[in-house]
Amino acid sequence: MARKVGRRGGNIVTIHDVARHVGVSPMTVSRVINGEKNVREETRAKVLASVEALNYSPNLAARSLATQDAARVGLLYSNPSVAFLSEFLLGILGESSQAGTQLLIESCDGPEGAAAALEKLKNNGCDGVILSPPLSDSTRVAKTLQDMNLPFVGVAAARPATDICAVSIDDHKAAFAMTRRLIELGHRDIGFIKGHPNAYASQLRFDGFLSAMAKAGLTAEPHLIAQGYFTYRSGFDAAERILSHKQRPTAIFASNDDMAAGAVATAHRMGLDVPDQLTIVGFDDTAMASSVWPELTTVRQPIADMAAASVRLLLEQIRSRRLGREFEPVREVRDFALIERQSSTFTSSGGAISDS
Amino acid sequence: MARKVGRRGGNIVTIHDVARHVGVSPMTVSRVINGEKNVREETRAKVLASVEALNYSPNLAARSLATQDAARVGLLYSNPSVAFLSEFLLGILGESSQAGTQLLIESCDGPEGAAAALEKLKNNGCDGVILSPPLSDSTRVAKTLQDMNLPFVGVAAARPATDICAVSIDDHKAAFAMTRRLIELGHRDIGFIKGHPNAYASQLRFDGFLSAMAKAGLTAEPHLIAQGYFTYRSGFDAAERILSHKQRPTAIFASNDDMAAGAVATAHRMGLDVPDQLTIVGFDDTAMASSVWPELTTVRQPIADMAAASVRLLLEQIRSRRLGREFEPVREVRDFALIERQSSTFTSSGGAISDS
DNA sequence: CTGAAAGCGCTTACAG
DNA sequence: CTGAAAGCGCTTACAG
Repeated sequence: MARKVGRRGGNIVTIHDVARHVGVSPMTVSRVINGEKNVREETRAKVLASVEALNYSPNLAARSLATQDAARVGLLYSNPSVAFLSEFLLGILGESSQAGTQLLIESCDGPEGAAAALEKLKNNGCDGVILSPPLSDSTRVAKTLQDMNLPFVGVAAARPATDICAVSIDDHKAAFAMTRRLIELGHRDIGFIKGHPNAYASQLRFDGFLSAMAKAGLTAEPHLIAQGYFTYRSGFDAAERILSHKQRPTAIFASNDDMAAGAVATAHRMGLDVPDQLTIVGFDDTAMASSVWPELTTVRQPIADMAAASVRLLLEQIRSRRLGREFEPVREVRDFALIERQSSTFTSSGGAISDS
Repeated sequence: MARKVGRRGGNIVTIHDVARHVGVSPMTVSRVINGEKNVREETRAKVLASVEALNYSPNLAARSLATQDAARVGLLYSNPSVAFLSEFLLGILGESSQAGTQLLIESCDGPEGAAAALEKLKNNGCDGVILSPPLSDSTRVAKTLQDMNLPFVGVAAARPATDICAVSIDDHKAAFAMTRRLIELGHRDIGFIKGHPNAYASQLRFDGFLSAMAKAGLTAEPHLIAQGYFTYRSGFDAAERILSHKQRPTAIFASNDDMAAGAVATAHRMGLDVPDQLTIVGFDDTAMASSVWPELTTVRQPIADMAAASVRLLLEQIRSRRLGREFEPVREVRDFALIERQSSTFTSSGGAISDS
């Protein structure tokens, strides 16, 4: 095998080794690797075969040094919801390691503390920033970044701002779909636990619920709707209020998994079986959803996917800027998924059983 | 400001800019940046001032290209316990972005599927691998890596293998400390929920519990000990068995947080208040511990810290190998912490109240 | 204590 | 369709 011993003694296959092996210039190998057109098909095949044979993989450091697009991407997160974070990081890592992008992470305490963290990222040479929720939804943070003249992309931003890049799901549509599913399962009296009022997604989810109910000709009873704050405890309390009324619902839709888990605890405490006597569903599909028993039926956001997309978007944005081009803000909307687990079932209670 | 416009039009401050600004050679700047000795104190100060003034930060791509130690580090994980994973990734990222290390991630289904994933990592040019649990505890995976001649470091490996690098806490000592704390709180009848039998940590935690009980002159009653499998449900069931006996314990120590949360659910279902009538503590301090209500008293592993340490260890190992040097396997043991939250309190039940 | 030269592995820009 | 030259920003190895 054509191998070279680096100054320090490591063994690395370089583009020159491949070139020599095939009998072409390094330039041609480079072209093949980067999928450029102007290469004869035959040559391309030979190069590809050599790459395979020598187990060559390009040195990303050298490439980014040469292309000058060694983008440094900053990640800013706050309220480390670990469940979200790990998927988020996985997505970011997968994409950026492939692109040879350097990553810098910073955390802050909500939108208020963001400015200092962003300053730090910029001083460390970041070319752009990726924002996790709830930062991605903050107009204040967006403003700060615009003032700093730093490109950025928000992940899972619920609030639709037209002038910034974001990757999200349609929270309204997702809540609508989950509610419709409950109705399909025969539920008519459905309780709802709202999310924290300061999150825009809370509103969208509630609206989605309301729309689906209305569309099915059902009324969302005020006493079956309770305010929550995205915490387990708030779900626990909210469920207690909802279930304390004489006319109990057959299902409760909580705006996130932690609250749904809290609601399950309340049900158990009241001696209600989930899902036989009460269906409970959540939103987000965090670790909580599948650690609790029964496991939660919920809505899943493809977070890793969204995070990966955000890296691509940001990189494009940085590249455009370097080339002095305009960059049109893009808003990508990804598909959510309904995950049916053990906390939901057909209603078996009296009253109107579904036949729709 | 001395700025240079790259071929592509980006603005970057280089080592040459700093050199020119100070009036020395780039070489001297390089020396200062890398903290080398042979630089006059005065020169050093001037360079540092310039670095600050020009907001210079070295181009990691160029550096790793020049030093030839552009290590590619592979991360292998399985059973994505998201709670663990996010902290783990955060630690890895923080350390490796600072070192300019390239990261590749791969996942697999337990030790059985590891070989294929490792092969893939190696083919992608990884110089070494970091293993998350339970992979870090698998002799099989260790064997595979040794056969592949790839350096690696295991994170949170419970099994003490002398010939491999690992960063862990002392599970035995941690369980001992938690048990002692319960005894300090006046508990005498303490139940224990064991972890999955196939995890070595389960055994260490149980042993730690037993040691502490014995040392305090207390007996670990067989009917107060139940087998669990690290799942919420298994904790739920185990607690039910433990609490079904006439002589109830005043505290239950579960070998992880998910099981502790399950035990809390059982207690609630049986109408027992936590912690007033029953103290329940966990282990790991995952997201579950602080999402559940009451929040769980538990043992915390400094996972991000351990992960960062594993990157450093691996990098050292890779470097030694490149220099043709021997590398002594290192086993780092980090400190755990007892996190006291709302699920534990002094015992108020009859019987022996502590005065120790 | 400091510097001039060469090289890391790749790509851009220019020729042919 | 292919290649020779120069350069990306930094460091190593050698001189002084």
